[in-house]
Amino acid sequence: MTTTLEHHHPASRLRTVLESAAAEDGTLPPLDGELVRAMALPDDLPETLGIAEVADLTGITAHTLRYYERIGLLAVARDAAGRRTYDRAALGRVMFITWLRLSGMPIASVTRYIELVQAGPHTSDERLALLLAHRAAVVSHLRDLQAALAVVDYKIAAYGGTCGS
Amino acid sequence: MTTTLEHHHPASRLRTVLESAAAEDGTLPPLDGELVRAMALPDDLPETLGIAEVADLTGITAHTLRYYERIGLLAVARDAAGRRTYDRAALGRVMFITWLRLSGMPIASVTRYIELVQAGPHTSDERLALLLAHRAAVVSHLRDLQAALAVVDYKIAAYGGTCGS
DNA sequence: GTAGGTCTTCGAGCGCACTCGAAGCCAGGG
DNA sequence: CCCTGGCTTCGAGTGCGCTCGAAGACCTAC
Repeated sequence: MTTTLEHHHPASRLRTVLESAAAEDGTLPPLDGELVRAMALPDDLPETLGIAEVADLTGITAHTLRYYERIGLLAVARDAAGRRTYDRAALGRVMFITWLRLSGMPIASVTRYIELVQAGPHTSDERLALLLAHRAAVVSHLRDLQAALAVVDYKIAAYGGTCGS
Repeated sequence: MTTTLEHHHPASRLRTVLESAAAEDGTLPPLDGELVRAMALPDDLPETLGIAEVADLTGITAHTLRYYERIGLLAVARDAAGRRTYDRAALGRVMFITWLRLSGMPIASVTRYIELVQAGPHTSDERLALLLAHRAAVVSHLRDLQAALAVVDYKIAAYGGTCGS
């Protein structure tokens, strides 16, 4: 019990590729690596981007991007004037973080993961374990949602009949 | 997932939903144990239950049940001593609320729905609209989750290779 | 009669994830 | 030269959904 649908908006940008590949009924075809790579990045990006551009691309507000950086979730380079400059790798990190957040991973866990990446390749076991554990949580959540959706559908179908609750 | 809605009362439907959902994948973290209890109602229920029994059956804590009542989400009868007594209908309401919450509906919307039910049958149009809107939100959330899962899976599969983020 | 457990109310506190606002710096245009 | 507009920092505020604790009522067992 703790699912909020309210911040969908970050997903919207990232999801455009998926939507173009989605079937009419809203079901999503199973994603393979190619599709994931396809939604990764447009090719005509400048070398570095400002915070507003990243915000625009990812759907994460500039405020939130700064917040992420403040809590140590994200390191970003600066230009001579002290402004944040996101290169391609940084943008990729933002997008990956967004996916993790979107899949319901708590910020603390995302931070942990990022720390492990920073720490070097010898942490790959723990990283993988973290991802696998999270995967199980996501699958479980998916299952809950599908069940709940079935209940809602049942209720919808029951309209016209009596509906005590 | 959606099909053949029998004209039985919700509890039996919930059980079948659980079974079909549980058959899909083996893993279930602790939160899902509570979910299971929420769905699998024993048939030999007493006429009325105390708050602890409802908490036990639904996985909602007594504290939260009282909270729900405080905010007007749930009306519950009392016995002579002032204790809450949940009859079968009340239990059904608790379970339905649980499903709505689980599907990510904000408490405010659940409250609105319950108010509409209370208001009488002439509100069924608005109720249905609310449910349909919520259904769309759930489907959208499901799609996000599936996409995010694919990204995570992609990352998992990429382990052993280089993983920049 | 008293100890223990379960219930009651009420209000306050917490954790998470933002979200906002104020005050100031800095580059470019008119 | 100054104005505008976007960036910076920092701290504080917001909203949601619980979650907890204190103080007291009441039933049951011993």
